[in-house]
Amino acid sequence: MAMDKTFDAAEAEARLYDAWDKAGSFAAGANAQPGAETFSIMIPPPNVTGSLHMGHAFNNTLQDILVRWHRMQGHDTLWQPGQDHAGIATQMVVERKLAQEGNQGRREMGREAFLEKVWDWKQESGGTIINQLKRLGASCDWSRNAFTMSGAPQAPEGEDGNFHDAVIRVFVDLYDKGYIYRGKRLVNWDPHFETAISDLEVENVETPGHMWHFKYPLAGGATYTYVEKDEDGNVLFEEERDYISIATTRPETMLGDGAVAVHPSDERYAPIVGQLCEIPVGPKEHRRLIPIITDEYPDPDFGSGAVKITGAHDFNDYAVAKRGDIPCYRLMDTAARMRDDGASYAEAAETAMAVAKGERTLTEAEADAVNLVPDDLRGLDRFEARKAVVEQITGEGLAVMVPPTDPRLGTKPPAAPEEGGEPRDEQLVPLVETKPIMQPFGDRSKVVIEPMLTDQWFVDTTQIVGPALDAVRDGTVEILPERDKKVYFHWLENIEPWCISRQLWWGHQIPVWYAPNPAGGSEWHHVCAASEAEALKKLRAMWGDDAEFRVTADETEALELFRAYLDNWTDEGAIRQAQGVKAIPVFRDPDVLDTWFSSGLWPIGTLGWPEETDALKRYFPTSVLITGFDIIFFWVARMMMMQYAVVGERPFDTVYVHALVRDEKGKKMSKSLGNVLDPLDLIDEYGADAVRFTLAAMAAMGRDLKLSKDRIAGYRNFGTKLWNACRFAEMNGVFEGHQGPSEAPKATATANAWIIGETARVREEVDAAIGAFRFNDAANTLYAFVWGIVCDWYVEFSKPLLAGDHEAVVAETKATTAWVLDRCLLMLHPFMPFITEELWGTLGSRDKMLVHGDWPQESAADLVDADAQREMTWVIALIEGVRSARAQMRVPASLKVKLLVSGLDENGRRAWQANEALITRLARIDTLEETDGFPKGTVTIPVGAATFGMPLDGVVDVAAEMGRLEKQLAKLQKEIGGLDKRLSNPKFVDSAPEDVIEETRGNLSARREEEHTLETALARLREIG
RNA sequence: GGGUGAUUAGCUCAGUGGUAGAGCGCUUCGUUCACAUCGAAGAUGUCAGAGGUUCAAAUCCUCUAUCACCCA
Repeated sequence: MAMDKTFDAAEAEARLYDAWDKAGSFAAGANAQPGAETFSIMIPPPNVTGSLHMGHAFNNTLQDILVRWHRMQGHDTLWQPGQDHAGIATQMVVERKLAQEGNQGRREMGREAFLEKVWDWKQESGGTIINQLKRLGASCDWSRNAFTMSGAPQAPEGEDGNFHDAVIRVFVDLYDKGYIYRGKRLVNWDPHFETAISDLEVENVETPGHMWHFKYPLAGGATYTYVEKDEDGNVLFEEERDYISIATTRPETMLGDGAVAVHPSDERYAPIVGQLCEIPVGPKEHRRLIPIITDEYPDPDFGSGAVKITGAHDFNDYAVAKRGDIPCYRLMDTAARMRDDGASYAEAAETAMAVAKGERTLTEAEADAVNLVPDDLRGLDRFEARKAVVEQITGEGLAVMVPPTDPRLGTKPPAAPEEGGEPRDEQLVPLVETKPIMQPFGDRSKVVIEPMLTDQWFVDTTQIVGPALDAVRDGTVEILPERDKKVYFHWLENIEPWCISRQLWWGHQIPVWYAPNPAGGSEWHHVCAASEAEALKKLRAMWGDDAEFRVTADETEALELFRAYLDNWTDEGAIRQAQGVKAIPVFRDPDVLDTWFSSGLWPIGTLGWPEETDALKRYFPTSVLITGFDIIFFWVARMMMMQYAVVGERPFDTVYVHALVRDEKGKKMSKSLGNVLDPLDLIDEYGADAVRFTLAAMAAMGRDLKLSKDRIAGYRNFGTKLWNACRFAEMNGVFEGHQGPSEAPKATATANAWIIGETARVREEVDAAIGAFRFNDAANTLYAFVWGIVCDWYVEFSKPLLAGDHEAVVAETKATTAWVLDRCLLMLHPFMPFITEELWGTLGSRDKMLVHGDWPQESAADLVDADAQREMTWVIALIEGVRSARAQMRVPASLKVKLLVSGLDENGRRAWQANEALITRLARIDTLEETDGFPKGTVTIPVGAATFGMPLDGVVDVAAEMGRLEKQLAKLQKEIGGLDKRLSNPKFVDSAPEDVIEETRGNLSARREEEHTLETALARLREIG
């Protein structure tokens, strides 16, 4: 049956994928030769609720190329797929869905019911991304599909697995080793989701904002002389002040100020350092005083040079507060509303005053209990509170005032009276600068992140970062491209503690239980254990064997229980077991772990750790990790730290970091810009092979790729080209009885010998390129070979050979064509799996599918025939020369011309004789005749030593021909000039390597020969002209 | 402010010291039986600018300009 003219991707892709899948072609170790080396890749787990975007398509195409390449080489190959549970994103999706469906909210339905809903959603939507990856052709071992929440306590049937156990075990292990601790620290707080998030989940965006300037009056009406000097010490400005001027973008946080800081070198404020000043907001009668301190942090050249220190709501201030032992007063609740809890403002302010005066100190917990929000602002949203604070301060006259013409106001000053404007009102206005400020936004919630002092769990990364750094430094782990090493080092060398607790429900609940401390104290005592039973065992060890515990749902319930029994307790400096049998309240930490904590265990967790599985032994450490640059910190660095901390081994040998897929204008694809190209739409339109090939061809290391549909269409056409070359072969019976793969045929025809050598050379290039992760080089080499060499030349050469009467030549040409096309299919398969598999199955009868085809091994050294190569180069030059001359002289394409030649040397003569049929066919030549001199009106074509001529019997336009030749000559002479200059430079001859000099000499003499031919031809034309 | 990178044909980009390249687009011609998702031929460059190193620089170094990204 005749083949169609094009490949029907829409019809074939699902069918082919299904065939691979059914045959178990992607299973770990499929097609492995006995004793083969292993090759393993862990997929960067996509979010379970996610769908395939262009970045995934790119990332997974590259992985699939490597995996298919290794599998075809007979290596023991594993591509491990899976998804992560994406705590915050998934919880967000499910909450939104519940709201849309008019269900109860998360809090109303409670934790357990909510988690059930999340699992429902996971089971409903979790397969989406898998099916999308399959459409891309990803050859993952789906039977091993992993999930970072598998085996969790609430997991429904079919979601069993080791991951939960692994995560919990690692937490306990790291805790026991002292790498995990609980602490009250300033963290990024997302007020929408009401959880801590990582600094990596914060996007800093420049946003229009304001900078307010306020006066903090000195305590007790003190004054000082404020002096400003220029660089040379000349006094510019001097006045008596009873305040210090502070600039802030966040006036609402003034309520929690613990100090005002100036740089130690700042002479302007030296007289008042150590004094107290007043926060200019809050009820007058309880206005708080705070000290003026020195710290390196304030920049004397920025603003007034004085900075207010609000340790509980700013990261820089927090550092200053820690250094200067300044109390941190939290002002907001978990939704970033101004606090409405605790004692009255009057009481709180009094406490704070005592601290400022050094009369008392506060523990962290005590400081946290102090609510310094004035009663009238309590419960307000932080942005409303800001407005109110500004109004109050300005109303009281404590804003810094400037004339309305002050350029810092950013408004166009009104025209001066002398310029015809209204008479100037001399009234001053508050100094409020309008300027862009960097604001942190949650990357999921898109709300402004609030730095917040809260109790969280941290990994003490400084303790585990060492091996992760060493491994890359000493080359144990390779990161490509090179410069991403710098990014990696920079981040790890300045590593911050990793906040791993999240105030979410969807995730691995932290395996820590709290109970009263038998030794007394106001804080809960905690134990870390892999299970509740073990936790209770540990508690029992402290409380005694007869202790009875009651596990409560949460801290509130535990407190109630505790209080109810307090009366029965005796406190003799320590809390003691109550008289009679009373249960001791125990509750589990409600928080869950950062998703990246579990993703950090991906390499070992997916292989069954903590079990010593066969897969773990075979495939760990993994071979390659392919990932985007945007998660070097999130994931790569953490996997490195965690694998070393947990199993003391590198997670992978090589990390290949790829760049971003952008739209064709170079813009980052984003939903809000509407420039997103959906890979599935593209696959529908052009086929998966075209999309994959495009991505591979554009994957120059470390460069962003700008994707345009034209490019994809181009590679779709490439597939069609390949298809039709095969169709041609099929029509000519090339594949009749063909079984391939086979040894390279023994070729007698030069064209056959030549293409066999070219194929071997390309195979080496492709292998070298893929081996070095130069996917674009591999793709482009194949493109140029298949289209530019096989289709453009070899297929054309083969036509006269196949049509000839010489049976042996016909048979040899068929065998060669089949062999070459087989190799095209084999080498293209990792890039274009579908069309190549379809062709493979259509042509010849095969004993196995192409997915398990034997990757070619031929070497150029064995198969390149230098004589054949030289001869075919000569033939191609002749054909191109004739075609070019014909086109420029406007010889009709259909006209067969007579060709003359002079100066044909032995090689040329042999080349002509051996290839006459194909030359005359491709150049449309009637006959060749040797001659000593060309007649008038002959167009000249130099090829090697020979000069060919096309007699056009006077039709030739002498001027046009002269123009054509002169242009060629000019180009040639430019080259000759350059070569000659180099060779006549004695320094070049002395210092350049021998082979370079040889090559240059060879080039020069060849050019000179050609120059001579052209000059002769021109001279002849001049005679006519 | 700190860091990283980019600047090569109309567009998108390869090109790690030795004759400047590809794809797309453009121009002209062509439906001869693999392919019009095609074929043939052609035009197009101060390799951002200025210095330097070298026999030799798009390539290495320095500075400048512009742009992008990451981190504050």
